[in-house]
Amino acid sequence: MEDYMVSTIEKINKQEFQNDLLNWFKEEQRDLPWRKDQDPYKVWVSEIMLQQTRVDTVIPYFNRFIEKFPTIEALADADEESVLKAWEGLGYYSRVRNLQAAVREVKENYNSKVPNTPEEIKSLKGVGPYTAGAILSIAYGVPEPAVDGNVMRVFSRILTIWDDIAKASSRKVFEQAVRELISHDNPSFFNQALMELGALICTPTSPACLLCPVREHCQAFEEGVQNELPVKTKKKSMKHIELIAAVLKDQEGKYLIHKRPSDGLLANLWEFPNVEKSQLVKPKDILHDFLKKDFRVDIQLEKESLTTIPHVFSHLTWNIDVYSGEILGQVEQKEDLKLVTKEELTQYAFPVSHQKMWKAYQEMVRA
DNA sequence: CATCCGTGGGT
DNA sequence: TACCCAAGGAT
Repeated sequence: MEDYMVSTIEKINKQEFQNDLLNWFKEEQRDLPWRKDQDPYKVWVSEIMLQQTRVDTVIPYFNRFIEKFPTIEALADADEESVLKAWEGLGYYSRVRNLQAAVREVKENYNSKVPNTPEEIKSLKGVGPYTAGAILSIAYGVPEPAVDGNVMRVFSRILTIWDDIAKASSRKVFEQAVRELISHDNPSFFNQALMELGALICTPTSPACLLCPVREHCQAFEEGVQNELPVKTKKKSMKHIELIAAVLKDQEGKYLIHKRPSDGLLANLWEFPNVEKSQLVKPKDILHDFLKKDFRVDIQLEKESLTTIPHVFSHLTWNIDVYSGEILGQVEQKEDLKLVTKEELTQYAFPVSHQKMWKAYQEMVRA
């Protein structure tokens, strides 16, 4: 632990801090679907969904997911296709592929019981230090830290910790602080309360210090520096990619879709055929050659693109010029290349960018 | 350790 | 508008 922190953490009256935090949480905690019981599987699913994702976004996904896959066994036995479909639109799709792989391991090697030791649970795919601590504390009452962005923000203020929370190495500083202050009577509520406080009171901008249950323990408030914390360095700017895509229909009215590779961006999701734009070659010629060379498909495109779809990811942006066209002759379908009806399209998981494309295409057709 | 990996909402 | 952000993990 950093030397300067030793002095700040000693200022905390541990018992009073725990009482103030826990009493506030018992009164003010939100009524969330994953708080109805402590089923380790449901806690697990909720924690994976909540990674980098807002509570309001997760709620409907969680309810649908648990209804469709209510148990470890149900998720382990499901087709990956249907699991990805249930995650469609939630983002960070490797989360759900790792979740299903981990659930299958729990079914095979742990008799379908989520393990309850740090070593075992951290060995599961997609379960890192935060999620391990969250499941252990919330589902099993084990006093392990669950340090997420909320906890780092809250503790950086309470203890005036000036480490850069954008650096991976900072997490252990906060874990150590949590280990010293966590309630051993109720680790579950302690960890959840820290996150709830970060979400409702100790917010990134304009924290509601006058409503804060632990204001009297907060050294940043005492010094008037709560708006200077946490320290977080900025990330670098994004990359821009220009794409050309085509919604292609065959003589039977079926649409051509392609399954993306099993790694990288939007892995294993379906898409309309698309290729990166070039400065040298005309868009329609690129598309025509791409469909022929990669998929052995002959096409006839409409003259002009229907629209351009802008789509912003966390680390890059796409601008997709969308064309429509017809397929000439036959298509050799494969695992990753299919012709499907408009109705069948709804069974496949698409990234939001391609959902936008499809919507724009349909509006053009209707007009 | 830095980068990759989605999306929608807030300011 | 252009950022910033949200219950992170894998590589």
